[in-house]
Amino acid sequence: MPRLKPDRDTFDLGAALQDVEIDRSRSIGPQIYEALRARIIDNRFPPGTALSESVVARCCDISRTPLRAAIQDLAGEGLIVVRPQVDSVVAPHDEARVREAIFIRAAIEAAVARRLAERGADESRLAPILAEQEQAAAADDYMAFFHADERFHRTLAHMAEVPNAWHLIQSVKAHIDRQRLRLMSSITGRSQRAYEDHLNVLKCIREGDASGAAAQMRDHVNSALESVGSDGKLP
Amino acid sequence: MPRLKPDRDTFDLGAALQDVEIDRSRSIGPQIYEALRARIIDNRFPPGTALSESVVARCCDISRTPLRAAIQDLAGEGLIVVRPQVDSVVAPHDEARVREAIFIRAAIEAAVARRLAERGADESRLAPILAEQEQAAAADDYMAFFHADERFHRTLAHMAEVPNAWHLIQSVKAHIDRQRLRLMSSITGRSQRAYEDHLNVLKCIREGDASGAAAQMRDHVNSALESVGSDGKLP
DNA sequence: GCCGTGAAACTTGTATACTAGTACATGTGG
DNA sequence: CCACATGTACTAGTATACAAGTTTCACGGC
Repeated sequence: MPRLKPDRDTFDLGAALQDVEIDRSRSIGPQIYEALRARIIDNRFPPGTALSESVVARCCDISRTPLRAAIQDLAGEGLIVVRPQVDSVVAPHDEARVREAIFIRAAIEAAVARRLAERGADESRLAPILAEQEQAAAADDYMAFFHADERFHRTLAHMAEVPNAWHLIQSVKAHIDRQRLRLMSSITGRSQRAYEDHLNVLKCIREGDASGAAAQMRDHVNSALESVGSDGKLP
Repeated sequence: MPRLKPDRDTFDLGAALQDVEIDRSRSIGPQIYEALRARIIDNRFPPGTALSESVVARCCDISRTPLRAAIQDLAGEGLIVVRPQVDSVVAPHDEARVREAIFIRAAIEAAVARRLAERGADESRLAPILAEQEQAAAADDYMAFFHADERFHRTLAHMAEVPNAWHLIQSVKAHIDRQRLRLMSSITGRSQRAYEDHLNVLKCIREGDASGAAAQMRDHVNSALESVGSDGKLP
C-alpha cells in the first residue's frame, strides 16, 4: 500500500512559509532568497529543517528553478547544507563557525577602523545614527538598536570606501545573528555597552589613533564571543 | 532576410572553450564553474567577453541549467556581471575593486598571523613549503612559487583553525590574481622578496609578537598594491 | 535625409519533464 | 530471529520548452 506523505514534518514548514509574498512583476530568485534567509537567521527554520525543493516550491507557488538559485546562494553562505541526491537542510548550529565568523568580522572591521583613523572621517553621517542608538539603548529597545547598529557598521565600511567588504561581512554576520537571535536572553542590557564601544572607536578615529581604533573595534566585535561557548570544541 | 550569427565575436569564445573536458559521471555545475573561473582569472576571457548562456552551453555540450549555476556563483564573486534580460559579460578590470580585495585579504591574513603568534604554531607543516619557495625563488620559477605561496597562506589559515576564512580569501584573491596575471611583467624578481616576507612573519609568530606578525603580514599582502595604480580613482 | 515605429533576433528568467542516485521499508531466505 | 536482497518513494541534478524583456535594424512617413 503506497503511503503518501504521513505529514510528519512538512506541516510546520508550510505554516512558516505561508506568509511569503512573491511579487510576480520582479525576479523571483532574490525574493525567495531573502525570505528563506530571514527565516533561517531568526530561527523560524530551526537547524535541520528539511527544505525539499519540490515542497518549498509548491508552498510558495513557484517553480524549482528560482528556488534552486536561492538555495545555492544560501549553501554558499553556509546557511544550508546540500547533500546531493539526498536532501537540503538548514545548517546545524556550529559554535566553531560562529567564532570563526566573529573572527573574520573583527578582522575586517578593525581594518576599516584603522583606515578611517589614518585617512580621517567625516562624522556627520554618523551623528544621526549615534543619536538613534543612544535613544534605543536608553529605552532598551533591542530591535531598534539592532538596526541602527547595522547601519553604523555599514556606514563605516562605506566611508572607508570598501563596499564589497560590507557585503562579505553581511554573509558571515548571518551566522552571528542567527546565534544572537537564538539566545535572546543573554542580550538584554548590552545595547548600552555597544553604544559606548562605538563612541570609543570614533574617539580613536577622531584622534588619528590607527592602532587604537583597530583594537577598539576588534574588542567590540569580539565581545560577541561572550555569548557563544567560551572556547570548547563541539561535542 | 534573417541574419544568423555574423560570427562577430563568438568565434574566439568557442576556441577558448574547446578544451573544456566535462566528466559526465560527476556533477557538471562545479566543473564548468572551475573551467570558466580559471579562464577569467588568467585573462583567456578578457573583460567584456560576452558569455551567452546558450552559446557557452552549446560549446561545452551541456544544458543551460548547470551553466547558469556556475555563472550565478561567478557573478556572486564579482567576476561576471549579469544584466537581466540583456547579457552576461566578464567583469571589467576595476582597480578600486582590486585595491579593496587586497585590503580585505590583508585584514584577514593579518588577523590570522596575529592569532598564530598569540596561540603558538607548529611550524613543521610549513617547512617543506618554505623549502619549495626558497628553491622556486632562487630559480625565478614564478608559477612554482605562485602555487607554493598559495599553499603557504592556506596552511596558515588552517593552522589558525579558520578554514572558511581561507574560502573567503580565495574569492577576493581571484580579483588580485587576475590583475597579477594581466601584468606579468611587473612580477619578475618578486618571489625572493615574498619569500623573505614569509620568513619575517614566521619570525614574529615564533617570538609571540602578535602585533608584529599582523603588521608584517599586512605589509606583505599590501605589497601587491605596488602593481596596481597607486591611488588614483578610475577614469 | 531624418526620425519615429515596429518586427525580429537576441538576451536572461521561469516552468516543467526527465534522469539518476539515495534511503528506507518490506518481504524473503537462511 | 536475523541477514540480506529488492522495490518504492523520495531526493537533487539535468535537459528542454516557454515566457518576458531588451536591443537593433530595417522600413515607411515626413
